Amino acid sequence: MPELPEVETVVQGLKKILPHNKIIKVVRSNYNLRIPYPENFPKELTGAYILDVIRVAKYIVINTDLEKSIVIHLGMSGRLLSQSITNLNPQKHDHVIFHLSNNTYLTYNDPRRFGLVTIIKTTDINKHNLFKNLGAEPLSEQFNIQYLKAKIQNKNTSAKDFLMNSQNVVGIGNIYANEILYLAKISPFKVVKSLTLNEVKIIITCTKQILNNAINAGGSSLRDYIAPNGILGNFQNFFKVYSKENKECFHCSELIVKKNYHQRATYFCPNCQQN
DNA sequence: ATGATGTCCTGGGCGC
DNA sequence: TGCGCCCAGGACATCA
Repeated sequence: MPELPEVETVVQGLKKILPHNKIIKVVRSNYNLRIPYPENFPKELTGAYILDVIRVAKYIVINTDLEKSIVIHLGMSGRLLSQSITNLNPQKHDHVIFHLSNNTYLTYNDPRRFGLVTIIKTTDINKHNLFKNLGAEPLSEQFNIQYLKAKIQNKNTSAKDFLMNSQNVVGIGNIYANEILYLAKISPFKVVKSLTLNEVKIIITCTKQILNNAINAGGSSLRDYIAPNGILGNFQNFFKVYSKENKECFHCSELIVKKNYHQRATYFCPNCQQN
């Protein structure tokens, strides 16, 4: 369940190992991921020289000199693993294997196949269907009071659904939506059009704080996440509310409640987050 | 148009 | 020990 901090951690790892490599060969399995592979995939990547790796929302974007970008989304259970050729250890659910000029393989493995690997012309990325409706990057200057005030105007959606909708703000999934609203002491069910200006400010502050803390902890390694170097993040040790059903709230000692809300586990303190 | 619900998928954990 | 059930959730399709 990689969210922004996990994807950012993966990208930081990939930045150290991918640039300045040539793609020698790419092979893929016969299973489609969330979207079908492009027609000439993976052949059209052969010979491409990797320029850099960036994160856009929860997407990993690998830019090459062919003006084509490899776009990877980890979905729920996607992992990227870098291995030397001599230590190659094929696994079930390996779907795409990039053979690089420094004699390493980068393997995309994804048991649930909710992720995707595709190619988009670099200059067209922002126009592409996957990207064109994305909201603000939460750690950017764009994610500010004016932006949020405009977004929540007349919106009847709940605070939690709002944060998890990538058209409003990208990169936040179920875990961090729970954590952000707990830190903000705002009910996950509060209708966003009724948020006060002060609450909007608090949401911005708490969002940035939670995500930055998670990045600094190397991303959460809950279940499916693993960094390219195999080192696990440990942010899940710092969850204050997610998966803490019936544990005492850190602020007031009330017991944390778990509720299924829109088919997602929602954790909150009924005392601190009752507004 | 908006907001709610359904769908895809597999592995792990649990109860019996 | 093993079977079957259920849960996890990102993003899009589809429903009311």
